[in-house]
Amino acid sequence: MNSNSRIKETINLLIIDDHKMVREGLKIMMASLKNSVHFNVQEAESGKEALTKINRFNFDVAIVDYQMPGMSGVETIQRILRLKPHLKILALSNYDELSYIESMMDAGANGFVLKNIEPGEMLKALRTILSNKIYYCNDVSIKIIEAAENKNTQKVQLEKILSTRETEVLRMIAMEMTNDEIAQKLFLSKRTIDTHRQNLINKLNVKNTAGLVKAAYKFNLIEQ
Amino acid sequence: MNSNSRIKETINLLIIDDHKMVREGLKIMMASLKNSVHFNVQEAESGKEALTKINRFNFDVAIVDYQMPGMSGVETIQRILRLKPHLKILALSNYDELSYIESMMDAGANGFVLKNIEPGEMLKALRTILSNKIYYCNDVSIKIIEAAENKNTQKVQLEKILSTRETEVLRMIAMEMTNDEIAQKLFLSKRTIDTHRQNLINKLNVKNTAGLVKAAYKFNLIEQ
DNA sequence: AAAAATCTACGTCTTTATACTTAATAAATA
DNA sequence: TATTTATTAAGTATAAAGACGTAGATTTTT
Repeated sequence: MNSNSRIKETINLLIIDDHKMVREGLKIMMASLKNSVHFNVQEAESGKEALTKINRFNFDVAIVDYQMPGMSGVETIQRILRLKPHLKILALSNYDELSYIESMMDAGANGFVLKNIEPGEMLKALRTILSNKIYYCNDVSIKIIEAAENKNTQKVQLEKILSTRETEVLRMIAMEMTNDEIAQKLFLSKRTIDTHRQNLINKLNVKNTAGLVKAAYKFNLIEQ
Repeated sequence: MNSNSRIKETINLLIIDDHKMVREGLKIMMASLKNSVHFNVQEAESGKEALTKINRFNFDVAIVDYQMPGMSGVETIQRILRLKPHLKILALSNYDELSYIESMMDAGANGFVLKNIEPGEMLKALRTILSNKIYYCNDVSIKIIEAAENKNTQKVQLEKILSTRETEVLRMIAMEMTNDEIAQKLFLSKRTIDTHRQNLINKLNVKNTAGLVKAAYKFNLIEQ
């Protein structure tokens, strides 16, 4: 049914947004694409109404707004997917807030676009998620990449916590070296490395080697 | 000088591409944006010519093609930045190959766009990188996100290597627990955990606890 | 110049981890 | 059914790590 409708380029779509203006805008957008695809559009102004319609009709995609009174976008997605696990979901939002993106995608959305989206991109987004891929509009994907990169930029703080030598020793511990091996490599006494290791455990507030290695990851002393 | 020209919305641009057609296309694109920005455009058909022009004139941005005979796009970027470390660089390519993206960005590019870019997005890209941010066109950023997600999908292999119990113990080791603590939590003998730990070291081909924790990361048993 | 931090190192003791072997029982697989 | 794998457990050692404290020499900061 789903695949048939896609071959005929018919998309059964449910728009879920509490603002009538947004729903109307989206319907006009879909109508403007009628040369490429035929849309069967229905709308719901709340998560509750959406669930009723989803029980009654067969949709290919649901466009779900993030901000809704009552049942939130996140909860709406979760409950939709409990009813129809294979229904594709495109999250819609005014803002490219990372927390919005993460919560909607974690809830099970297949894509996330902003409301300033153009018709051509909307079509691309819908086709992408219908072919089992993820779609983000550009501002959103740049936000995600930035966030991923920032995660790896907290190593600056490392230098405030650990001394150069301690950092060096920590890196070698994470390379599976024993204190003896580290001492030999650095031409130092094994007891010196003992001390460094102890200080590392205290400074980083961990319990043992496992904690040290996790800290080494956090501070990006280990690649990958 | 750079900032002045930006306030006046004048962008001094160098286009580096071996194909005359591409250079002409870009110049037409810049001309079409003359209502928004005034461009001073120069062009170079090789990395060598680019370096000469960069030595002679002051540019704000260089658009650098990936595929060029002789000096490659990557090498061109590296040598440009050795001369002018603060010059912004927009990488240009026909394909959104991850290896292309990575090599150009590693070389020092501030953004990466495909040749099918529209004038409006080109302006956005240039303004973004001129304000010290990174810009990727959408296909490119989706590629990057996909690659990052695939990195975290190799955990399937874990189940082929380790048993359920071993996986459980490994996770607890990575949580900084000792064998004694693990044993108590699982209502098992400490000697059983000793054995599991030894088997983990052998199966995962690591040397000690540090290696086990790294393996736990590789298999995504640890969040972050 | 004085104070603080870093790097070095040792003593002593306890706890944990690592190495290698054996082995019973249950469960899964061939 | 026979064989392999998983899970459990112990014996016996040695190696390594972890927890205290102390302390001189050097470097950095105030």
